[in-house]
Amino acid sequence: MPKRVDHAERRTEIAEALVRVAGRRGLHAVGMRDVAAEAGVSLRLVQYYFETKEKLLLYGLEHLAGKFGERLATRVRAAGDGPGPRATVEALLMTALPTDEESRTFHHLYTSYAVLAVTDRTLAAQPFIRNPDAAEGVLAAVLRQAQAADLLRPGVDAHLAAAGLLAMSAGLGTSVLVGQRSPESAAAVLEDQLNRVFRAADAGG
Amino acid sequence: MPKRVDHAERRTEIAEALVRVAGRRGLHAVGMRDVAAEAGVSLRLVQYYFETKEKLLLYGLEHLAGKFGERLATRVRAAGDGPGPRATVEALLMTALPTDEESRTFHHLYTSYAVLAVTDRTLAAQPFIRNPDAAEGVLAAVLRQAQAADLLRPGVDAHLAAAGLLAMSAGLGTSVLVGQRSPESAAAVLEDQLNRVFRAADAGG
DNA sequence: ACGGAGATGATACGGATGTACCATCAAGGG
DNA sequence: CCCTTGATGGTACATCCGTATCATCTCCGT
Repeated sequence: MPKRVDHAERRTEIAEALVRVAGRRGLHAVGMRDVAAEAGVSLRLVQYYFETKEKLLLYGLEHLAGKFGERLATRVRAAGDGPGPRATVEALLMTALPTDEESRTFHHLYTSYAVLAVTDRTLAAQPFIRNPDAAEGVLAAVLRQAQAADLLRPGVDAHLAAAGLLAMSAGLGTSVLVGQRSPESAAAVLEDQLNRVFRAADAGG
Repeated sequence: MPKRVDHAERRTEIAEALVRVAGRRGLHAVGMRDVAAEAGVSLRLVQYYFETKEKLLLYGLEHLAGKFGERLATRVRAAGDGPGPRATVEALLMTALPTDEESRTFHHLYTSYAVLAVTDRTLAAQPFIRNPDAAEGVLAAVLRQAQAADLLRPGVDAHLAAAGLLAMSAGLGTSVLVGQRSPESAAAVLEDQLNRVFRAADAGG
């Protein structure tokens, strides 16, 4: 047998090249040749590891979602050791905002994929349903927990509030992405919303 | 002179053809030939009235935003004659949800344009900034008015609340668009949020 | 009525794109 | 040792897209 190569690793490298170049020039403008150049391999190689462009895009989306999920989980875990549920929720929502370049790219590409998914049923079957639903479940659980600790304002429905927060965060993210709103302003809107869901702080640091 | 044609009208027809076909197959998949076929004219004609594709897209965006603005204004005006500020706000936000085919198309294409605007500065200079800011202003004004009439919960910042509502509505719209959430569920989330902003109803019908 | 300008049609062109095909290289097992 | 098989490279091919070019038709002013 010849030189043995770790396919999974190679696919990851290429997928990350896709993400980089798509983040720079837009997903609509990226071709296999661009991905190959960005990854420093030949066009043939991209074909070799992903037979078709559709499969490349699919894998790229998966990879992107995975990376972001990790990032989010890390931040939430870090905040989880902290003051309380509100901090956790804040960490979750603020991380979802496109502040640095990495999260900007995520928002940009995720929105691009979402737009494609509207007309492409192969893409529509992908994690657009699963991931945000999972996030909503997690957030709702945290809110219910906070509710049990009497940290929420009366009459709050955890599930509805969670959905609302996530939707607001996503909407704000888009605004920030297109330059319509500053990250700080978006954070302020989110903060204001959290004040509508959580009781007024008393023992907070 | 030969047959004189109303250029503005013709441009509108072609722009609407663009919107239709892009709504069906996605903006990324639409070419000048598709627009021409949809409008029932020759490719040359599309070139004649819009010299370049970029100009066609620009005009299409303008037209789309204009149409939707009208639709929104109509619904809001209709609600304005009704019970009160909350009904107005509800009309505004519910209209922004992609319920029927027209608003679905609007959301789909507007998001597509937004994605393009991230990397295309010519597109970014377009009404992405102006329109939503205007909507935010209008909504904030209505909320301030409601606040003056003591219809809001205490401590509500009209401007922040307006921004939040709009962002939430946009986020929910995207969810509905990609099939992640039903229009009814989105409406419920919005309703819940309005209950957090407005006082509990008392004199409502 | 006729000339000219505006409106429209047909089609060519250069470039880019996704994919397919053919060749080559490298390593490990018989 | 060499032959198989996986990993590459190079490149051709068909297609599509936006744009440009050339030609034609139509109708109004004079």
